[in-house]
Amino acid sequence: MEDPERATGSRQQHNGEGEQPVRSRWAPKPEQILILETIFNSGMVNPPKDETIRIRKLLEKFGSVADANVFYWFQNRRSRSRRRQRQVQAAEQPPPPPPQIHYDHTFAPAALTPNSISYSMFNSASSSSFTIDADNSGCGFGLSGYPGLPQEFEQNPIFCPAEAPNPQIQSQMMTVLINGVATEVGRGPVDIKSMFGADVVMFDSSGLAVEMNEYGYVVQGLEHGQSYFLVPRIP
Amino acid sequence: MEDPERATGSRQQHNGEGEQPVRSRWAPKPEQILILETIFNSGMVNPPKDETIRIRKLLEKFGSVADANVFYWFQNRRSRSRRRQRQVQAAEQPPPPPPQIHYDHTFAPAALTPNSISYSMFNSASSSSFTIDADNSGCGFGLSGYPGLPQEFEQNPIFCPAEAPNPQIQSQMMTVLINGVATEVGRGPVDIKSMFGADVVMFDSSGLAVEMNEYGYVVQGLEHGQSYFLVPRIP
DNA sequence: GAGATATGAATGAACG
DNA sequence: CGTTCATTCATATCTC
Repeated sequence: MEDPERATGSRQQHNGEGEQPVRSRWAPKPEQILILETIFNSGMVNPPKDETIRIRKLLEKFGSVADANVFYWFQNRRSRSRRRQRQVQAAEQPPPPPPQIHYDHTFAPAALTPNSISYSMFNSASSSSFTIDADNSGCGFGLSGYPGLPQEFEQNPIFCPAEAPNPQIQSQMMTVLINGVATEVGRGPVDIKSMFGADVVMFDSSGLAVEMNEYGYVVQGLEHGQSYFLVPRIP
Repeated sequence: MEDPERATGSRQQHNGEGEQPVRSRWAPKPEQILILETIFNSGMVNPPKDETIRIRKLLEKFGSVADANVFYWFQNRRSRSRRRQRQVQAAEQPPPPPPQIHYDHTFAPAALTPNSISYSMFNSASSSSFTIDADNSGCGFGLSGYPGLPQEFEQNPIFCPAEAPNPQIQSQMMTVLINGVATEVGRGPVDIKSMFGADVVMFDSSGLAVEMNEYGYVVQGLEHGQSYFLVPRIP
């Protein structure tokens, strides 16, 4: 239950008041790290922005992630890789140890080791793009793939999150955004009162108050996928 | 244009061995940040050189700082603010792609802290720069200083900007719906915190949290005629 | 549960 | 101005 859809992290908060905005930060899934490492090791250490977007879309198959997260990841990866290299380089002069491969702690699947990969096509904005409604078809990632990327990530249906994971629940429940938070509610009349108390008013995204009867039920039900807002009733 | 005369800090110093524990770069104090943010939010996003010097002198009351630091601060602030805006806009502009359901099961925006975010990416250019255009002299802000700046900072006539403020925040007003209530707000950065307190989160009608910086300013301003929703922050 | 570490996020200082 | 780098802050994870 964590997923900064906006890559927000707060640094210093010199808050005058006692507030604590602490927000969880993005925690990349193992599959996502695998993908990122693979791309990085394939030679694309500094993807241009259009490429960043594509990468983000790829990663999103495994959990939501923002462009900013991808950007930060590559920036940090580059920076720390450079730094480590510098440190290793400076820490020794006399003994030229064998060209250490320097596996990265996090992920070093043998299958990933980028040998004999001609990376060249990348830095040249090859994006044929995805503009049109990101991969409409079941699961084809809009992109042709990166060298070294396991085949599984390309099209294996396993990694294609089904749009309707639970058909059974599907028919009775729906998802709406309430104050920006995805919320499962049943179809039909919704008992706002018992969910949120009596002292709230609900608006739809147009700013119109949602009608409730005296029992706190939304009369006509809500609409799947829509945004609603609950605000305290002004007495 | 103006090149800072070397503040403290060098780009590339591979400190091989003898790490020097000296602080290499300027670390603005909270009070200094407050001043800078206030000036920036007041519309002076690109102070000319002489104004930069005055700002520096103001800041020096709270710690040593060079003109270059001020210059860099505004340059970065401007750059990142614009980039942020671009990013937000790009994410909201293509609104009507096919009614693809696309409900993210991993959805939990957590309308939490709207602290400032920023990252380098996405160019685009153009964007009418806030270039100076002298016109209203006498402190068009109505005060002898920048709006929102605490009294203690307002002792100099410094805060009589010699240049016109950001056209965006010109004394024009616009109307938005807040929780269904028509509300007049100024164009440009809106100080939500002082209007409604610090413990609220604002959403636009799409359910996205409106970004505010740590001072409670809506970064990119609101849009005339749109509906917004203020809800209590969930601690 | 205090230190050590890894790493996401932010930002000052440049570079091109 | 957009982009990049180096540094720093902040938090999650691990260890003893």
